Amino acid sequence: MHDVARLAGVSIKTVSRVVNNEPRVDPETGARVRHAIQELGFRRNEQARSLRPGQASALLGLVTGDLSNPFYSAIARGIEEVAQQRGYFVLTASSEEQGGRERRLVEALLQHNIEGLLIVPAAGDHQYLSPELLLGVPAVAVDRPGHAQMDAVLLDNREGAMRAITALIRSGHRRIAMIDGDPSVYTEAERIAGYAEALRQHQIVQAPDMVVTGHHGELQAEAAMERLFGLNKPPTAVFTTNNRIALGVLRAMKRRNCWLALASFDDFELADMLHIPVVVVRYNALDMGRQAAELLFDRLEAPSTAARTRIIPVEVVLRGG
Amino acid sequence: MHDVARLAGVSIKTVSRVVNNEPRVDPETGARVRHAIQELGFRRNEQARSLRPGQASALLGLVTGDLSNPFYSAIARGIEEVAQQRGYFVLTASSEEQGGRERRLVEALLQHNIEGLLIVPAAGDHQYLSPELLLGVPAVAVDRPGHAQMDAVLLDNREGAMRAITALIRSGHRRIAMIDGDPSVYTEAERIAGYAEALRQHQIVQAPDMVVTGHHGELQAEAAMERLFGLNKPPTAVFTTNNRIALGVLRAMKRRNCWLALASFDDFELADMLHIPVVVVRYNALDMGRQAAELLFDRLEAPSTAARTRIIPVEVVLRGG
DNA sequence: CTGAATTATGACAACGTTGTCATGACTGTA
DNA sequence: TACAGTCATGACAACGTTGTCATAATTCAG
Repeated sequence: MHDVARLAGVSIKTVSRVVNNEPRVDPETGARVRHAIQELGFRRNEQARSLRPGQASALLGLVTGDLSNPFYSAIARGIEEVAQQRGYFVLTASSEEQGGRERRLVEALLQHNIEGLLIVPAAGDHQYLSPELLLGVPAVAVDRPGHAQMDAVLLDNREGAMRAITALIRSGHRRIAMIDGDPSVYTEAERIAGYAEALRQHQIVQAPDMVVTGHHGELQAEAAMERLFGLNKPPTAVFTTNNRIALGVLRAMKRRNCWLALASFDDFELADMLHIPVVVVRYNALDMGRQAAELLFDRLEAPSTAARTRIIPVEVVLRGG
Repeated sequence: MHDVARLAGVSIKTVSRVVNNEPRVDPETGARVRHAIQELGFRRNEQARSLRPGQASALLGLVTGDLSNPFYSAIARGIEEVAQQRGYFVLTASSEEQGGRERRLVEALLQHNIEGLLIVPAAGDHQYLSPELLLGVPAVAVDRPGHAQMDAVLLDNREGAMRAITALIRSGHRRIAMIDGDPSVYTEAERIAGYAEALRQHQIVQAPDMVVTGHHGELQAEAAMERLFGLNKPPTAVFTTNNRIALGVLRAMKRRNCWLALASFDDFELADMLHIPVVVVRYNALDMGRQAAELLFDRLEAPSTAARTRIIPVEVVLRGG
């Protein structure tokens, strides 16, 4: 800026005025300055700009579990889309679902002067996300609630699971097994509750061996399915609480060439290519990101309104068959 | 920092020394300062810090086509992983494959003082990525070459396509069709060339109607496959240049219940659940991101060495069947 | 005990911006 | 002609850091 000022023969303040399109600038001076800017390839330093008090940094922070997971990356994309529209950039970071790492990342993001934080909270305590500790930086929880005073965008997990199970029951299934992931994760717990609730509503007493819990990966899910096959009275249908588990289950079915009906939270590609009935709970993750970003921008404009929670609707669809 | 200094009864410079673990600080003073930092919840402002000359901003910029595409998000994750290890954050932005938008994003990223740029160049001219216009900010092209003096990380597209086609030929196929995407995209062009080269090497004269070109989405690919089915002498196998097209093709096969052998660049989930032979060209996109980030950090350390290109190997695997 | 080296600390400028205020040159009105 | 009002511009401080240099207190060698 200094160089531009010298080349145009004006003060840096005048250059600043031109850059910011402030009124009170002589057209001829303005042209001279713009020419100098072109000449030198000058670009305003946003970092220095946002150092001044009251100047926005135009940065948001995003912490997800793992950006390479398509669910998270869809959310990230939705957020980025809204942010970009408003001239904001997003600083992305992956917590790898570890509370400690998550917290360190949030700290570091705050040091970079982010105006707002979007976070998919890992399992664990999130009191540190209180307004005081965030130094007034507003935060929005995505997919899982953060803590009470925080805005949040959540899926209708329980309802989705209930509707999926109900669909299986309507097709005549009574022995419906469930293989779930880590029940300490909010979404898993909700989906598990939805499964139980649906059975209760239809007066189906679930045998305890129909539920295999705490299976994180695809391989573990495959093993769990094997166990179900080994039962005296195996199930006629399986509910999986997420698509990783569904894939493991499908693999087990393929190996035995023994196909049961499947219901799964999360859609997955090629589900419609299968020749068994596949009931799928699907939702718009991209939109989830968008809504989260919109909540955040709302809050930037009106910092002290009450915390809001938005529920993203889910849809139950029959694929395959 | 000012407040911390006052509370601890020292100058801001001493606080700065404590924060940066500089030697020359009395242990007792240090303790007092650290206590004050705790008390006030002080966090150093990275933005102000990197304003000083010679101080790194610890920011990288990343421009991809669309973060919600699993290929790009895997790359992003790989980059982020390496960046995080070194205490860097990544500013992510999606160009939506539009040259104009891409350029504006790069400009904006530069204004945010990024130390380095990673970019998946959209189709079009990339002379603007020259070192001069980037003001000395080093850049690495990922997946597609940027311009001559730029570091790049690329897939072995041609070789992968050739090996996939060769596998089909070895299983006895002679009438091998190809459905490709946008040939103006570097990767597509390379894969198309690989297809042609493999046929030539085996002295197979390709009938012109065996190639259907310029099909972007899944739906268009489905239509293209329909066309192939309608030929007098339809193919016995199909090569698709990316997995979106492969999905469209599978859908067309399912509709007609007429299954041909398939070879596809890009792996896809559930490929092994299909009952037809599926030859897949796969690679490690995560690692591609990692390598790109490593090239970038190398260059940050040694700015003026010659541009390097790394080729990520691909693997041809038989899935399904 | 003296002079030099070492140690702990602070004052100040600078990084690249922008807000505040001051200044001087015009313009318009009576 | 005089006076207020408008307009174009610049000087300067401040944002939160850190590098440079200065300074005073302490330690050490001879």
